[in-house]
Amino acid sequence: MTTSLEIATQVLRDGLMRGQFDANGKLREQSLAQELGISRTVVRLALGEVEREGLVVREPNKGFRVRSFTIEEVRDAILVRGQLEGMAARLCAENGLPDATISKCRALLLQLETLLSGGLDRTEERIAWIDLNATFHDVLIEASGNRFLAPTISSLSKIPLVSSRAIVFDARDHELTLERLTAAQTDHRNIFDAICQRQGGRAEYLMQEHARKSAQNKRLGFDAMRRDQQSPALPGLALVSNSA
Amino acid sequence: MTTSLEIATQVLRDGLMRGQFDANGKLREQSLAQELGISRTVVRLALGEVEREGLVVREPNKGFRVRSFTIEEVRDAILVRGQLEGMAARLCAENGLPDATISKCRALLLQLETLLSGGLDRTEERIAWIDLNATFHDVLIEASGNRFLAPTISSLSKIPLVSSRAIVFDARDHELTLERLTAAQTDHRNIFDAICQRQGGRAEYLMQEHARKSAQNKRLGFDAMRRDQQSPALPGLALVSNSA
DNA sequence: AGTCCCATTATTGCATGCAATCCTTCCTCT
DNA sequence: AGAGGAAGGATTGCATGCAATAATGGGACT
Repeated sequence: MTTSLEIATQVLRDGLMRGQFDANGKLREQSLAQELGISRTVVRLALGEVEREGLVVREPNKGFRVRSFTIEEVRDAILVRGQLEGMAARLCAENGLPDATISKCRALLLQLETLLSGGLDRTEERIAWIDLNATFHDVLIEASGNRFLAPTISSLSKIPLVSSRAIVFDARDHELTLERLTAAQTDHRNIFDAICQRQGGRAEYLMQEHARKSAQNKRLGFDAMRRDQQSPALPGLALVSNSA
Repeated sequence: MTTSLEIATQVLRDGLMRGQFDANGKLREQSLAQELGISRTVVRLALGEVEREGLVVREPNKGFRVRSFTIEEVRDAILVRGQLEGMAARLCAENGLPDATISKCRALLLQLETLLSGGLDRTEERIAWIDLNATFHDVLIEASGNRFLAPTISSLSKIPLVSSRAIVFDARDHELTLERLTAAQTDHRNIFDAICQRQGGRAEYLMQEHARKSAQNKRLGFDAMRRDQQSPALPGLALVSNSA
């Protein structure tokens, strides 16, 4: 993260993920350059980056526009992620996990459980839960042994709400959130169990189901949001912690 | 394809896919700019594009290097593609295909069969077979209804030998090639049958198996190539038709 | 001879400037 | 009044130039 380009790209990405630009709005290179204190050349390079990630679209000779995602698109992307994470889980089961990975998973599951039973009242605890959860997923993807699962899933995760880090904490109904996270935790346990018992099909299916629930939760969160405050499409609902 | 950037990107991409740059070699912006008759600025933008596609890697302050892929990486990518195409086939089965799509698939399968039974002696016939085959795959991906399958698979297909268009015609053993393509055609038939009968799991499994065979064929082709002419890694083996 | 260091060259990173294209606004004509 | 079009301004596309960093080569010292 030392070059201007990398910084500019990250700033743009963050802003887009958080919905700080109006949906479908034009992105003028000049003004972005001024805001960021850099030249148009670098802005242009950075826009190319986020274009490839799908956050903006380029119209030749007309510049870049913010891309917005419908809840259906978010759902589609989450299901694709689930399919790939399911593959990862299946491969873990088929190939078997090394002892170090098994220990690592056990530790992660334990920490997740401890945090959850604590009630997750403080923001730091929620962030910690998100981090641990994402790490659990990443460990399995890594342990699958397939070198293209991680980059492909990571590419999908650049879309708002698709990452396994994008967890909706419903401020109005904390009980409901806890219920969902408890279900997620059960999923984790079962997935890990299936992997340890070398049940590839079961591991794959459970992981897909895990993703389906996530997609469903996001739809419900989205619906609730629309009911309450007439929010538009959604470039980034991003309720909690979206970086990485 | 009207702007310099688009042209430059395509030229770079083609060159990389065909292995016209030495594996792991440095790509100097100046010389590329001269060769293409454009400015370094555009070259830099184009290199950014192909970097995101995974064909080159960037080392900060040190420029870009050609990325080469081992046969194992190619295999991994093909299996990921298979997992995603399997998902597409499953969704087709679950949701059912519209009549127009069914007719389209039938026509494609028939044309593929006709070409194959003709022996595929002429190059044009082989290219036609490749096109029809790719179209069949694309139709199912499109018909799946999931808006993120196509872009994700397309992104993987930018890697040499991973695309469903990258078919190895073994010049030494034409019979073997025909045998493999016949097996592929049987797969197509069975996949389509499974979809029509709404057998999602079967369709998914058959499609994955179809990809596994493809990966296996590429490994065999690669091994044969190494035996014969001591070729290095493989940035682009690309024996026949790799564009798109 | 081998190694370390410094100077020179080559290359990248970034900013600026100019031409081409698009968008806006206002005027004209029906 | 509305539609069409032209002129001006705004914005993008591309090229060039300069500063910063890395690669290279030669010389001195061990």
